[in-house]
Amino acid sequence: MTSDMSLKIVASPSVREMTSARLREAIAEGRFMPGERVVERQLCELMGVSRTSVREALRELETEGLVTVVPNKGPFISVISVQQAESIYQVRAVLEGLAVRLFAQRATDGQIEELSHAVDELEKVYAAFEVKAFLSTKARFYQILLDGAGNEIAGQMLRNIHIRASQLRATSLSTPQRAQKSIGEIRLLLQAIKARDPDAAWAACVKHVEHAADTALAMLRAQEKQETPPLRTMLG
Amino acid sequence: MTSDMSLKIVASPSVREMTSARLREAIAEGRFMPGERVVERQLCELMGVSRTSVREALRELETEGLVTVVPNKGPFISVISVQQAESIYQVRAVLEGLAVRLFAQRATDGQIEELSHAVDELEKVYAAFEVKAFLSTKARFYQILLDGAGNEIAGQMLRNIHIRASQLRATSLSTPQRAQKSIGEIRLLLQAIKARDPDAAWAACVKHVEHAADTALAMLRAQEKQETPPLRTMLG
DNA sequence: TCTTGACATATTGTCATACAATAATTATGT
DNA sequence: ACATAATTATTGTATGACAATATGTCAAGA
Repeated sequence: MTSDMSLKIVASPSVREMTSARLREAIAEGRFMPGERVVERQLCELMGVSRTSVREALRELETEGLVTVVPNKGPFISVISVQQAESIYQVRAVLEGLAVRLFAQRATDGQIEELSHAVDELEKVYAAFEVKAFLSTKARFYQILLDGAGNEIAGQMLRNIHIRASQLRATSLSTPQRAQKSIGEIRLLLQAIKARDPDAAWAACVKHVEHAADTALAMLRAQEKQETPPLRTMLG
Repeated sequence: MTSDMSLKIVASPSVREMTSARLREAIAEGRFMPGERVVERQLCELMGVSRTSVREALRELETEGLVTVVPNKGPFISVISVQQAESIYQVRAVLEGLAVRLFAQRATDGQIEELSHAVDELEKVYAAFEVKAFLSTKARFYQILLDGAGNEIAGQMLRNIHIRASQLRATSLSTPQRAQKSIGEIRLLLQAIKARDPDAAWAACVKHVEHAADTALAMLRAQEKQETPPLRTMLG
């Protein structure tokens, strides 16, 4: 059981928080296409909030890099170039490596147990292709990992990185055979953590991310070749 | 010379951009104390802009972690706990390590030359204690480094990390004897870069950050001991 | 047919204003 | 001195306005 017996009163989320949260979700799930234009008024009607709130929410997403605002043209869903995708995976490797290393050192036995369960669940949803269930389970896995790592800053940055990676996966659909290997790698990582071996955990994590990067980048590159017809052909 | 012969028209920065930029500066320079309350209307008058713009700027800073917004109370300058400071330096180590590794691999000879000059200048301003000059020179150094590394995502995150570290240094003033060692370590790093040795550069960088962390954290801990009188004494 | 310019429309960026909800402060009664 | 009520300050959100900029249309001219 996750301990949930705190008495803390949680303030109901503000309109703006809900707005930015839902937009974030929508982008992660690929419900907006990269490069798609976003018109403020339309979002207002769509979500039933004022332009004030929408704009503030968009500012958050802009800072997070999920949205790109072109001066006097407004917000667009950020498109991730191959080079940026490479960068994202590089950053993810070092940050996630740090996180698992810390987790292996600091996490309580209970947290390790929780993580283990999360991996089991992850394996289940990995097979059944359902974007929403997949994302929420993965979020739970990382929640536990980042909590146990106890590095708030890295956690925040990783959450951002994961959303961007989700977006990538959502648009360039991921391959089922990759899923198999992926779970295997995660189990390896889990093993190192259970053995309280930070270095091994780190190595397993970095390898895992690198593999994920390889397949994702390969697909992206193949995709880009097709999608972007050489400029020359358009000029005559 | 930095090539500057592009014909690109740069749009003049918007009101909001200027607002957030100036606030960011002010926080980095320590002109707001951590924990200090920030009242929106006052900022409006202070900067001569509307509340709309101020709030959007504050949203950016909040997402960057420089400002913490308490529901229904409004924005405060974030206070950095010792634990958060540790986290910041851990993250800085891995991200900066990544950056210098990439720089050693990818940077052009010209960029290495530029970086070398930047280090020279850094040495000059290190001696003369002037917050503003120091920060701008350091910013230039990192600008070159991050440009040459060619990882946009890491660059963005590091810029954020550096601002927070600056804030730390600005409040808990840094020691002059540390400055000496610091420059030495940076020269070592530079040497490894010139030798195009990514691993050595990485090692030098990580060591440098760890040393900086050690002194900063030591001061922070000492400071915290004094500043926070045990709660017991206030209750009788 | 292609360019140019004029005009019409849509959208953004910014401001001003309003007001309920909440928090902080002060005054008041016991 | 302490609890309670009244007052004030500030936030969170919505609305309306409008100049500046970008986009789209269309007719005139080369």
